[in-house]
Amino acid sequence: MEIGTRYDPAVIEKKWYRYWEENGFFKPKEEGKPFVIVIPPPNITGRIHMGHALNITLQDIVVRYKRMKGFDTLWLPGEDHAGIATQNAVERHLIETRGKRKEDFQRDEFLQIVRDWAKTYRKEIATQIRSLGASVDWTRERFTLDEGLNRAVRKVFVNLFNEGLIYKGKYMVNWCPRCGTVLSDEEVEHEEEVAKLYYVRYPLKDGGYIIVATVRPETMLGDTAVAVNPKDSRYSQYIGRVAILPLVGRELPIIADEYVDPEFGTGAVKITPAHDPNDFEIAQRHHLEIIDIFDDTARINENGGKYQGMDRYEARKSIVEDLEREGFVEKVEDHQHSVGHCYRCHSTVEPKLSDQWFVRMKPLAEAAIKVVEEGDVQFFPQRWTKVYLNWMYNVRDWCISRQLWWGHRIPVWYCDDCGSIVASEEELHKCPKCGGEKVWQDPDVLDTWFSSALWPFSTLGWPEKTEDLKRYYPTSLLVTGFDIIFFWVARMIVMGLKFMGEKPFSHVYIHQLVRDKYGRKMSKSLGNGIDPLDVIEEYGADPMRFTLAILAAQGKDIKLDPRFFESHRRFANKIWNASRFVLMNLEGYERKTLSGLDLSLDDRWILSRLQKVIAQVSEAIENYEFNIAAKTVYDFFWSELCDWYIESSKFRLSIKTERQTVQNVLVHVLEQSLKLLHPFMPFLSEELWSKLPRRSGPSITISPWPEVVEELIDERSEKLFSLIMNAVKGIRNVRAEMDIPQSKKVDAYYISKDHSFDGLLEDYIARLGNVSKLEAVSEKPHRSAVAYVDDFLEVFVSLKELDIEREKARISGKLKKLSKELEKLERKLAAEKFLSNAPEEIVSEKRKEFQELKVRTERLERLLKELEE
RNA sequence: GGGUGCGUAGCUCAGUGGGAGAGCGCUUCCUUGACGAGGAAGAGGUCGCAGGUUCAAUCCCUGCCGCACCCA
Repeated sequence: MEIGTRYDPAVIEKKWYRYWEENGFFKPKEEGKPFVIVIPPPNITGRIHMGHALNITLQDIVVRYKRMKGFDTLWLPGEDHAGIATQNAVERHLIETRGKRKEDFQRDEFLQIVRDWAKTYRKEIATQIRSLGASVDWTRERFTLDEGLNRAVRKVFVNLFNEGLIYKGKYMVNWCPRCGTVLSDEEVEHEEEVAKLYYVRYPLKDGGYIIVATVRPETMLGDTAVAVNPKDSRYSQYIGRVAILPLVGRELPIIADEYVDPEFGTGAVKITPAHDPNDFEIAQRHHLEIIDIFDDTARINENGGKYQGMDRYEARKSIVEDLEREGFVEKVEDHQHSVGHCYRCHSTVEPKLSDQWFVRMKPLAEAAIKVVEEGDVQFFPQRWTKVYLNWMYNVRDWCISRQLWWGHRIPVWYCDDCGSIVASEEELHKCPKCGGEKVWQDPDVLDTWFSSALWPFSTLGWPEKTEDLKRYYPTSLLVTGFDIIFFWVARMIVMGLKFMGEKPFSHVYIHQLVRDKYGRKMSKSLGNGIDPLDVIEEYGADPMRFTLAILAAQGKDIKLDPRFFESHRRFANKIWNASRFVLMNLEGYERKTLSGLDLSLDDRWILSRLQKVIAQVSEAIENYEFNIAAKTVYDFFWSELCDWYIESSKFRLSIKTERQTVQNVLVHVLEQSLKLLHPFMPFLSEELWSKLPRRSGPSITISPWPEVVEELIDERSEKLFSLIMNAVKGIRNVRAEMDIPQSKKVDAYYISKDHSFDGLLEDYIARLGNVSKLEAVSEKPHRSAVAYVDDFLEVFVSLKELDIEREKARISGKLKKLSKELEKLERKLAAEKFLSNAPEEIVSEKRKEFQELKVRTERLERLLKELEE
């Protein structure tokens, strides 16, 4: 068998994905119990990032595990059209490449350009997902804007509209002046900013003035009142009087409203109903005039007089200058407050009064609350349940219209003849009410998340009654980040319950946020992102996946230090070379059943350990404890299989009578280990598995997951072998501290209390400790150093010339450590309270421990004393 | 203002009501035939601080300090 000494990911990762895909291994087998995941569709705006890599890796681990477990496994892939983000990206691209703006194109022309872009990027994203090794079924790939999904969107909209759960109305919304569209509340990110608080004098019509405090003096152009708190005695004589708006001259009533916080500023505030949500509400209560002073790009409009045409920041500067010049500014203070930003372009969001479409959420939320409260949908880790419920309890109506071109067009038509508004799944050319032909479709599109909310069933064919829908809905698991619990998870639950009558998934695993090694969010602006595609190129997809898995401790963010990739590339190399060792030693191999073999102690030990590892890894994956699963395989493979069993096997392979047994155990343990590794390192495990003799089936991907064989669990062998390992470590310690090279054979002696194990001890300790002759004695020979001591076994290494001082120092050092522990135990066992309160089990365990330590201490003390004589 | 999470070795991180762990880094040694991307042996921590609960606390509770995030 030709196999290189080094693991080279580039070579093996290329060939296997195609093999898997071409052979349809990722397609569900359509029999047995289904296990289904729909992928959180990545945006088509560019490359996948480390968050995607983590998200996809964790899903793939579960999916590959379930597939091997025999489930009818479907992992459905796709991409998201990402309305605002994609339109922004294409607009940017057009300006850079053609110097043209969106407005230079017809709507249809522009959409064609975006469709071409989407095609290219969908393909690119798919390639990137493949490079991660994701075992998704590409034959079922979907796009949030494809025809089938559009049908689903139209049907949902029309149904909700007809039920009165979707309505249109003029409300205060979040407007992004850069993107030129309204945003939902969730799409606004609040940040603390330090601003100026301006105290401005508003003269009173009948003399004197009132001082109002504001952080946005430019909005005064739209002021229509001044308000104070009715309980604020300072201002009671002002209520009902009239103020004159500086620079403008408009008369403003002074009103009283509970909303006004007497503690803020002077206790008197200006009211700008068109540009502040609270002011809008006050205006409703007091029937105030509403004056909009901004256009859609947040420039002052015709209502702003001489300031018309200025953007909001220029206007602020100019108005403050004018106010100061005319003596209206009382003072200016620093003031910290929260400012909303667009989650796509980060511009400051402008509160704006606008006619938009909304989903009435309250009635829809009821079922979505119940299903989580009752545990029908479960969050992992559990604490996210509270986050979800909190949001759902206080849910507000969802603004779903967007002033964009790229997206699902709102399926609503307006009739100019009779004025009716009709929602329809089909294109309308005539008014269904009056038959008039002057009908036109709403120009806006829907929030991208509206179509995403339907993803778990629209991808399976809904509203058609497909076989897939019948078989694979509801899905089993959703894996995603906490940042889209509100955007996506919550809305999927709402829509799934509403239109399928059933939850969209049973489990929601909320994974970590990937941060840089300093704990900062990875972002383009910080330039601290680690590109998963670069990592794959440098280290391989398998080591990257393994790294992400082993760091994915539940409930903690991942601080990613690239050194981890290096560590796990080494692990991959270790796996490679261990397999290489096995494959190089297969001459004369014949497959036998384990029960037909004459197993030795090390065989029984590794097989017993393997059973426990199988159980632990399986359980950890079932519980989404990816870090525990990965760590368990890692430790078993490296510290037990490689460090001990393979080392132990080397000698035995040369013994004719043992060779077959060892070969069979090696092949068995390796094969099982590769299977345990497969969900984490699919490429490497497939490559090595394919080289193993007499493997069953065409691919590890569809091979059965290891099952625990109870009969192979052997506590006694585990205990005995661990004694041997400790004795060998003792011998190695003597070597190291007495400057005896590892390669040099030494003589050694032992004293054992139970001679029935003598043969085993002699064999294993001699071989693993590189001892030429291990001889049973009844007393410590002169000129020997103590390697291991307990109440069952003592081991000594023979030294031609014993450096007495050095040996004394060694023993003293060990005694020092022992005495610390011994003291602790002694104190514990002397405490009456401990003896009477602690469980019996613990007490006897401590007693035993104490005895053991005591024996070792006394023995070492005696040995030390002998040296001194 | 309300809420959540985190402070463990020099660094990056696991973990647990009863013996403090890993990787990297560091020290010493080893080119023995799977692997020097390796092997062996070591050094290194008052588990943020202060109380409380408990026979027993790094772990549970309270407060404080520091960091991060979410919501209003």
